[in-house]
Amino acid sequence: MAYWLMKSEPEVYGWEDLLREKTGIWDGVRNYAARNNLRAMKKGDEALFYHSNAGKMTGVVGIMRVVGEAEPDVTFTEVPNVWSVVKVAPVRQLKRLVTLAEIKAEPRLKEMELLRYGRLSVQKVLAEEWRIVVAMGDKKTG
DNA sequence: GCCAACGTTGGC
DNA sequence: GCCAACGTTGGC
Repeated sequence: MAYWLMKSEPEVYGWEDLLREKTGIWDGVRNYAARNNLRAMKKGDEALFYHSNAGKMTGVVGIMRVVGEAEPDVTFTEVPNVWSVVKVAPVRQLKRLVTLAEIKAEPRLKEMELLRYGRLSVQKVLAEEWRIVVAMGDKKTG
């Protein structure tokens, strides 16, 4: 099973929206590197839901699962349609937000794509990085 | 709102 | 194929 991190601006589509919908279509990706990651996702993979562009609230809020593999993005209407979506469902919310500032401050996370290639909206996360971020989010403090 | 770090487009 | 100009993302 692989791990991922997927960004969305909460004002556009946030964790709360995914909770309400139960199953979300991750559409609107318009970057080839991000799209290739979408296409590499398999059912059962897990992804961190990251709120981007959210001021102090920027960071990882929850865990979701890939429940449907890549399909054409119908929000793109040109031919050929080169963009893809996946289906995701919430697994659980972390006990608290893991902010970008904390991730930056954690030496074991300094190789994360989130820090190395900040603008990529769909990223791969190593199992080790996953474990660390989730542990941070499940601790009440620190 | 600014701007760095990209990615994309198009002239040549 | 190169690269300048432009557009976008997203942190601050």
